[in-house]
Amino acid sequence: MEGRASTVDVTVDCVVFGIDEAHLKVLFIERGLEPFAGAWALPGGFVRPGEGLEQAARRELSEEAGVTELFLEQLFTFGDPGRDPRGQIISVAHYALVRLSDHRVRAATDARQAAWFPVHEHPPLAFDHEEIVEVAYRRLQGKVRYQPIGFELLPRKFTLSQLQRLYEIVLERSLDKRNFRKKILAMGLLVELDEVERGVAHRAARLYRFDERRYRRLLQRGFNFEI
Amino acid sequence: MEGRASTVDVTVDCVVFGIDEAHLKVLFIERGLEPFAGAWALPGGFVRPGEGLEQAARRELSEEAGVTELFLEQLFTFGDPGRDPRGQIISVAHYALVRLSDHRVRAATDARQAAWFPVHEHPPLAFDHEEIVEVAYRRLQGKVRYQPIGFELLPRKFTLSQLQRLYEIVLERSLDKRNFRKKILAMGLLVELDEVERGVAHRAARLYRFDERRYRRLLQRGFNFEI
DNA sequence: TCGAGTGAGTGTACAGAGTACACTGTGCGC
DNA sequence: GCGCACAGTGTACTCTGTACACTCACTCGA
Repeated sequence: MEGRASTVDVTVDCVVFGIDEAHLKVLFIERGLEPFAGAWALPGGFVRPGEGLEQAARRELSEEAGVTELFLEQLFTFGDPGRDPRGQIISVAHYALVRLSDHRVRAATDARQAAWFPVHEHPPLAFDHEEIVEVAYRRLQGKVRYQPIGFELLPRKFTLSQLQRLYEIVLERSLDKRNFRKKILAMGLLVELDEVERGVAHRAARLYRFDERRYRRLLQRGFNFEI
Repeated sequence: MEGRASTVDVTVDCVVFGIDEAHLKVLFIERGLEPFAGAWALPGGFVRPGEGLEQAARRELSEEAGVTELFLEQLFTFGDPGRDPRGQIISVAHYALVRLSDHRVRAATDARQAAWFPVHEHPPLAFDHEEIVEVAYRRLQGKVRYQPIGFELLPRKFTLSQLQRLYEIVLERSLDKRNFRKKILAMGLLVELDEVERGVAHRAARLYRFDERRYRRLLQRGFNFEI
């Protein structure tokens, strides 16, 4: 009937997304230990006693890649028997979004390397991490369209072109410039700043920031974000 | 660094939804054992050695409530420390949809009672199951609008009014009859049967069934279901 | 300083989808 | 045969999505 079954262990793994001018990238760690020593894998590790799942994910990210204070959400729990050669180990996978510009990823303290790879061009991965990345990417593509999480990937001040490029890269299709601007500005969630971008070899574009406060107020009145 | 931490146990819990003429209902089990003996709780239990998560969820549903062959999907994993007085136990929650008409829920073999309660009027629940039901209900409300999962709650042959009532109950708002029919029929996913409902004291309504095959074909061509 | 290059910024016309709305028809039961 | 209850049906308007091209501002190099 109902007995304790302590043969299952619990890990968290994180799919951390970042974006540069041309690519959506994911953060991987080179494993130092068996199994899969030397292979690339998602940052993650075992949940510790007394620790919550999100807490464990944030700790692992901080320890292994030096990234803190980022958008992070639970993704899915992978528990197929056989997914880990060490035994029955389930992974509560999370996905996270960081501003590549802010977060210089440092090498992990224990000399394991951390590196960014384009989501479609990464080395073979340990465990079922390939599948986890797939699921995370589909979730991101779905969620970015009806929740304003894309801003988590951009610098706090950004141009409309950067924002458009973000959506084009994540959704993998091109968008019409005028329609995109019309729609995003009509939502009233962007604040036009008294500042323009710098260091570009052409007319400098206006900078904007996302109005978080306003978004939360609109949410309560039943507002629906949608790109 | 990376050591085994076998202090965490893993359970699965299921939020099973069913619908009758007027209410969306959830299936609960009266607990026979401590903790929370005598309280109502979601059907669920510990994952067994060698068992996958969905597999464990289906087994528990079959054992505790006699329901089999139903729509079932992973929902979220709850792992706050302290959510279970027995120690660190995470719950991989699932949600499921059944046709109340088909599934007579039998009492569980071990004499614990199983019963349906309206989603908004159930007794106090054990553990954090209140929160799990909340999350499941929000997921259902979101998902029912852009995936044809509502049909899992209806008999295989149904009238358009039944279908409309389903959406009205789940979404908690009324829909316009003509617009609803126009939209749902325009999708071309319903097959009109040569049959009408029986035993009603008024003109009998036409019966339809959902065309699963057709839906899958349309999906591949980029079709988007939406109510 | 002037010309070339690069991306910023802007409006309109059309098509399609969503929405609001009310009456007649049919079958049953009394 | 009459009343009740729900089945079934179409149109007009509004709003949203989409397609589409040129001028302007700024920098850099010759």
